[in-house]
Amino acid sequence: MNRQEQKKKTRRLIIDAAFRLLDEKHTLSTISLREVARNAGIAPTSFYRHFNDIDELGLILVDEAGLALRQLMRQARIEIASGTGIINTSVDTFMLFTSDQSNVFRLLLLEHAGTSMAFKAAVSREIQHFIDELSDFIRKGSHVPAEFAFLQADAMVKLVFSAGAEIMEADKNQREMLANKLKKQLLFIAKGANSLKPRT
Amino acid sequence: MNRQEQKKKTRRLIIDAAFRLLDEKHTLSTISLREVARNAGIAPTSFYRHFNDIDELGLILVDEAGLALRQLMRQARIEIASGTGIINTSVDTFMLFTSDQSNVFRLLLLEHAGTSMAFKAAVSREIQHFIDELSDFIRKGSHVPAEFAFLQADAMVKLVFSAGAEIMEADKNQREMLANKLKKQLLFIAKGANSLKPRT
DNA sequence: TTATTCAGCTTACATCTGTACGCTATTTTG
DNA sequence: CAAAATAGCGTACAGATGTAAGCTGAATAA
Repeated sequence: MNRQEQKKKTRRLIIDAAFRLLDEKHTLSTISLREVARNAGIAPTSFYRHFNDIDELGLILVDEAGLALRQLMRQARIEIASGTGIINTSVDTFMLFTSDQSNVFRLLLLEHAGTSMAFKAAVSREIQHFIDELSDFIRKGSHVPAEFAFLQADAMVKLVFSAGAEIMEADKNQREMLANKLKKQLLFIAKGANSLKPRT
Repeated sequence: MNRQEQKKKTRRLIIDAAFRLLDEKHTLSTISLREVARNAGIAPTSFYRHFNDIDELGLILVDEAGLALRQLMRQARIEIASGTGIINTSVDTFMLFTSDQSNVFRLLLLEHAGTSMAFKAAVSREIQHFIDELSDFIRKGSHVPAEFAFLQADAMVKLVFSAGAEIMEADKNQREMLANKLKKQLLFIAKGANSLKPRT
């Protein structure tokens, strides 16, 4: 095997090990270099052949998590185009993400509120992408001013993430209730924004 | 001085020291018993004369933080009664709390998303109190069904907390912009809820 | 082929953590 | 008053952490 290939492979091992460690009890800040190395099957000091810091690894994890979310929401937009309501489809897609990739979503939640400025900023960027894309979608669909669509999208995304946090520790029945609650609340925002929108 | 009095006093010293340690870089889970003891001016082992765990201290901090917030919101309700709009007053009051007692609010934010189930549950209880009280207020003001008022209050509180998180790391100008954004978004919800409310 | 690079290893060290153990001095109880 | 209780202290230990130093063996370059 190539030397470069081998290095890429080990790098993957480390990243995957880190994701594996991010369960209910561990944050990016609480997993240790040694723990990651142990889980990846390498010596602690070998870690430095791939990353300068453990923080460098953290930023990569945030990026990958955000990417996963954005890909799923693109998928949601396709389904929206095929006829289902924007709110129902978005919420259902999001629900899928939170249960299907709970460790990945938890990472975003944790670091968004966490103590590392760098991680917080990275997650905020990902959420901002999320808001921007929804904002675009709203503007194209209902021809409101950009700033107005943004207000609406921003509120909606904040609510969705807030619900996502609750969903993480709910059982299946509660999840359905939470999803329904969220859909109604998003409808409030859509209705309210519509009734307050400036004349075009 | 009494022995009981002395103990109460030292207990206060410990709690205050812990609050002092909860700055931008420290969580309930990352402050150590030794650190708290050092800051309170006692020996590490003396800590156990007052608390079994450091988690026991954590729960007390969450309680005190929630109490501070609830007291402030009661004050807000008084001002609302004196004529100002509910949204503006609530938001302004909340802004005051986030800047005036930023360490206390940060504690709520951090532990709400944190990794300790016990702390998360404690903060969720506090937020639920917050929602319940706002829900009551809405129901009394506009005579909508309880479940409907709850949906509205829940969405509003979630948005407020979400904005609170953003506010924590904004300068004064940005804070004003964030407050204005939040007020508009809350208006969306109020309007939307109103236009969707069941016939009475 | 020979020389160089470099991924990964082992060993080592200083630092921090929680907490067990036993002592002292003061308050409280009888 | 004497005896018991207890807040607080100092010492000590086992474990975990990040990371520095130097070695090995295989892949690459010459």
